[in-house]
Amino acid sequence: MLERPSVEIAPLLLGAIVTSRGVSVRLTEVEAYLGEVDPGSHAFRGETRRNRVMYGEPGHLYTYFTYGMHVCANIVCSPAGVATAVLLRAGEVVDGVELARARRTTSRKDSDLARGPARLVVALGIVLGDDGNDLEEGPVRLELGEPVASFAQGPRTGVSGEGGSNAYPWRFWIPGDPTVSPYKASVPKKRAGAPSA
DNA sequence: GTCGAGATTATCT
DNA sequence: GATAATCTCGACC
Repeated sequence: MLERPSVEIAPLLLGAIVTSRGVSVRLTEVEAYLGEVDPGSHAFRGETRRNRVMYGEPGHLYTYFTYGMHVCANIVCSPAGVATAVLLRAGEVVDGVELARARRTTSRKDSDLARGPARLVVALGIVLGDDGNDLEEGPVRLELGEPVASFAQGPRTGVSGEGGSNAYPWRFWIPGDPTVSPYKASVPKKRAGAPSA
């Protein structure tokens, strides 16, 4: 099922249900990463300790720590040995809303509970230790529902390598859904100097 | 609503 | 030592 490139899997994950530790989320926004040929992917520069899971079997969870304070979750695609994955960017909490709300004290609206990769992870109670878990047996489970009628597609956001890595329109979302990240597409200057001029 | 800047630490070179 | 697939807070419209 998931043994295909993430660009093909990504739109199929829209509308799927992810359940973890008492909270269920319906995915509304995802992003595809094609390890080897994708400069924006962690796997672009080869296999490392962090992206090791991406090279493993599909249907597993790939979590990573980023920006020193946030955790993001991916679903590993493609057969073992091929490092592609789908980043879970946003979703709608369909079950365990109160629990999710308790975890996300900074959000005061339901639609913000899982809007954003790190937020989604927090709402679901996913931790770094869930890295590599089987999505059929582990604490985090994926349930593919009926495919969405339609989806939108566009450039990714927040990916490093402004010049080329965000040129790939591998971001998918459900049009009109309030839980889709409204984040600015413009890349900030960052504090760790990356002057292109 | 949009725009701008800071925070904070595992991982990588 | 530098980087990073982000979030939150503040200011402005």
